[in-house]
Amino acid sequence: MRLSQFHLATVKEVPADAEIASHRLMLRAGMIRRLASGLYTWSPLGLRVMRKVEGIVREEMDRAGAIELLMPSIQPRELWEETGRWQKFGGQLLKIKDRKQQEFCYGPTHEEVITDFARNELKSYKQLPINFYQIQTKFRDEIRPRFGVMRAREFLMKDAYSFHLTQESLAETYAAMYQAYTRIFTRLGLTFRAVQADTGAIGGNASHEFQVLADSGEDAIAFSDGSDYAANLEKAEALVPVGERETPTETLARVDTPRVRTVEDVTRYFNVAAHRVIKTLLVRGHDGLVALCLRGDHELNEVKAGKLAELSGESVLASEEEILAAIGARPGFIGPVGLPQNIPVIVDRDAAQLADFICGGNTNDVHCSGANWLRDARISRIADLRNVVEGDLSPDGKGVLHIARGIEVGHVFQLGQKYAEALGATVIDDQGKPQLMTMGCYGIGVSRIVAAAIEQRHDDAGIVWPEAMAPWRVVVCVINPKKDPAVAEAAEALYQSLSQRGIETALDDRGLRPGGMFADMELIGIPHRIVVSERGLAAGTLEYRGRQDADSRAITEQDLFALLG
RNA sequence: CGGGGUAUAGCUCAGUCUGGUAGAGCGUUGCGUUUGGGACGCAAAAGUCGGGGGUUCGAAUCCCUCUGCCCCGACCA
Repeated sequence: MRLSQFHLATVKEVPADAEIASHRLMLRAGMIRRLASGLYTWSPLGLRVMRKVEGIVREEMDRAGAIELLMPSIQPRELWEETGRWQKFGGQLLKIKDRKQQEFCYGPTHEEVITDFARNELKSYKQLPINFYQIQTKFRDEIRPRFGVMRAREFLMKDAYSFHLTQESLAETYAAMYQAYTRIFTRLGLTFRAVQADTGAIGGNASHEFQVLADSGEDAIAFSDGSDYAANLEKAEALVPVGERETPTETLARVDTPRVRTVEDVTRYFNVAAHRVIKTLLVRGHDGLVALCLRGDHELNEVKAGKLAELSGESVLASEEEILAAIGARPGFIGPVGLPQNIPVIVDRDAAQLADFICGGNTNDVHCSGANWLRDARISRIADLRNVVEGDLSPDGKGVLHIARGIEVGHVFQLGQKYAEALGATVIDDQGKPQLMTMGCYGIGVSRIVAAAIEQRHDDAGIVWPEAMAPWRVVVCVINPKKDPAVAEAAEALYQSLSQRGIETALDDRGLRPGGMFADMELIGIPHRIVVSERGLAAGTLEYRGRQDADSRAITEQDLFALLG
């Protein structure tokens, strides 16, 4: 590509509210332009990169036996009514009407459409298993779009849906998709981890997220240093602590603690560590309030809490009014000692080990010290309620957990029969009987990968693309071609011979001064740079510099071809 | 949904408190000089100051209202 014939649109300034590196760099490099909140135009440069990602995804999906199709982005309400998700999906579902007032939504995902397709197309078990995929624009009306295309409302996604007669068949395709994803992210040159994920309300047997590791990631993941265990923080189990509960040595006392509300306040007031404090959260259960007790230095894991039998699927904190009405004290002064009998007290595994702890006194401005389980406070049940922390033992018994941040770029999921059941998707089995199909679904955030890669790979000068994602692998920069026609000719000849070898090459023939040209090429992250100048021509060599090299070096044309393979 | 901020030239922003003919940098256009790390000079084009209403002799500036956008929060007591 001759850059004089392309549309490169780098800019020096970027809005103050572009917070993370990938967002800033994508704007500066001119890869994207914002149209409205969460909506972006992909410029020719940005699109080249996204197409690279798409290409690798497509190749690996095809290799893994999936078949590409394309479904509409707009979907009819009736189909979503069949699965109950027209209501359940919530505010993320963008609903629209046509001129006849018929209702539609812009597809945030395609389970309904593909299952409808499958129930019409698939009649016999002999057609199974089958795995359909598409690369399609989706729209989710995010509460708060941010970080550019990282969390945009409209985004490009590869989604695949597999259909099976048996769970075993599903497990096979699931494993194949897991392998395909591993190949995809490896080929893309990203540092990633496949982590166990919570299967959520849908149930199902297995789910893994593929997380690109980056400090700016919105997800927390836990991984072991002694095995390949890795899980989303929501999912990672906090093991039962070793050893017995300590023996009480103190007597229970009520202490006046005016305005001491938070755990931090309590540690300061009593001069104790946070892990000697019990914090008590009141949540709404099936049947009135439920108390959840945790150590002061631990955080509630809402997914784990939501699964408690006493709760109805999700953990919703009681309001201050509810708490006042039930306990007679404000939040901040709630504790397990002397709670009304009708409130179940569910205690975290670690919290249950404590002795002589401090907790709220269930009276405003009062805390209890020297409190002990059983002697002073009921335990209805002990459960894993907390998020794991750095240094916890790995749930598989090997090694210690570390916490890292990640960007979710892929998700594989064994769906089961939920959608097949709702939409009546059956095939005739070898006994001639209709059987519900079992499904899997597998997503990859194509546009998000572009941002995630930049997040992981950039420096002060700009983007550092992995070779597989770069808009061009090499750029030929021409210095002062007008002064000496031989320079222009040499650059043109090199550009031609690189292109003929199938190496994607950009020729920077825009006529910029060297400084501006170099800065642009570094900003847009081209992995290899060749400078053709009067100087080099005289010496009979080319000047090569890799994107992350400190200096350039002389190289012959033959060595260059060898280097670029 | 709650709180806060913001809206001025193509872009990034000053100017608003204290009302008096609209500003800068970058970019763009023309001419000239330059040409190995974002050059310089001269000239030029470019803004219904987010929309509507009000106060005033006079509003980017004060008041009301609507809208867009951004940030924080939506439970960890």
